Amino acid sequence: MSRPPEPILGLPTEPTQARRFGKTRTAQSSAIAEDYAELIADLLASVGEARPTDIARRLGVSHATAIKTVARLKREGLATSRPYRGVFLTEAGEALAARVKARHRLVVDLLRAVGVPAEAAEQDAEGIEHHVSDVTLAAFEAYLQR
Amino acid sequence: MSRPPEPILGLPTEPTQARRFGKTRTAQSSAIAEDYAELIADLLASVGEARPTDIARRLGVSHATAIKTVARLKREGLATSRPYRGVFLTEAGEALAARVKARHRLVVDLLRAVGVPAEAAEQDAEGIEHHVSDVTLAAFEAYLQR
DNA sequence: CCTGAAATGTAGTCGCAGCTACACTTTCTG
DNA sequence: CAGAAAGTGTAGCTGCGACTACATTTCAGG
Repeated sequence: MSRPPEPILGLPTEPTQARRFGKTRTAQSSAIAEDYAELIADLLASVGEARPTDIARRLGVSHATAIKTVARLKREGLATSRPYRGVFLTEAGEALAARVKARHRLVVDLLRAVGVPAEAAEQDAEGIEHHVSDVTLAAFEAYLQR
Repeated sequence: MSRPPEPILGLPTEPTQARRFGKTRTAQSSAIAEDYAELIADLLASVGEARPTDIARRLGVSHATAIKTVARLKREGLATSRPYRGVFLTEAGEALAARVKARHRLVVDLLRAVGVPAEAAEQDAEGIEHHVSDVTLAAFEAYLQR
């Protein structure tokens, strides 16, 4: 966000196969927000409420970490919660969760389609999904409907 | 690494479609190490030396950040460097770079094969590659040789 | 061979995701 | 309905990646 343009040019006269890294770094925090939104939506749908402890368990972190991250989501307008009552999603949060869920499915389906075992597909999709651009997502969709 | 087992069980009596997140989080730091190793190898191969400033430019970060991260790589036995001389890779570092490079190619090829435009494929692969397990990688390879 | 620009290194700050430890509600149960 | 167990929240610490600002070293031209 705060990192300005800075062309990122390759070495001047050298024919380096410049690959643009760049994003990836700041992407991490939004990846976590996505995971939380998705999980909270899941919990709300399946259990009717999303408690910090459940979130923590499912993500494999301490409950304190879960609570702090939920606080960040609240700050960012994605979630709401009141002390000792569960966590809920704002409209923005729900929208995010829906997008993430759809993307997740698509990524898993694509992986399966190219022969990745179910177990690995589910597992890897968790990490991969956060880095799939809209263009790539569209290509996945087209491929699956070939 | 320091996070112990902690079974990560789903809710006891609830039929939640438990998806294992878990790793992902600590994975981030090794993803960065991978990027650096790969880039340093690239620079060494194409320009003959890897200077902090070049690394920083290519990654889109400040030179201070690059230097600090290189320090971490040194701590982890992946790189070496002496003040004002460039950065080099240890054997472990080279091995890592080679693995990463190969994996990157495979991911890009797979993406292209399912119809992702070249530009997007290169770009997304950068983020995706760090989350592709060996099993998935093997599946990609098999698919490409269909 | 000397000097100034460019590169390199160092210090100190911030935000965030983790953790443990402790304090405080809620809720369950005897 | 009181006490214990479970859940929730707060405080304080760490590591890491990112930054800016400042200090130092190299090295190329004059």
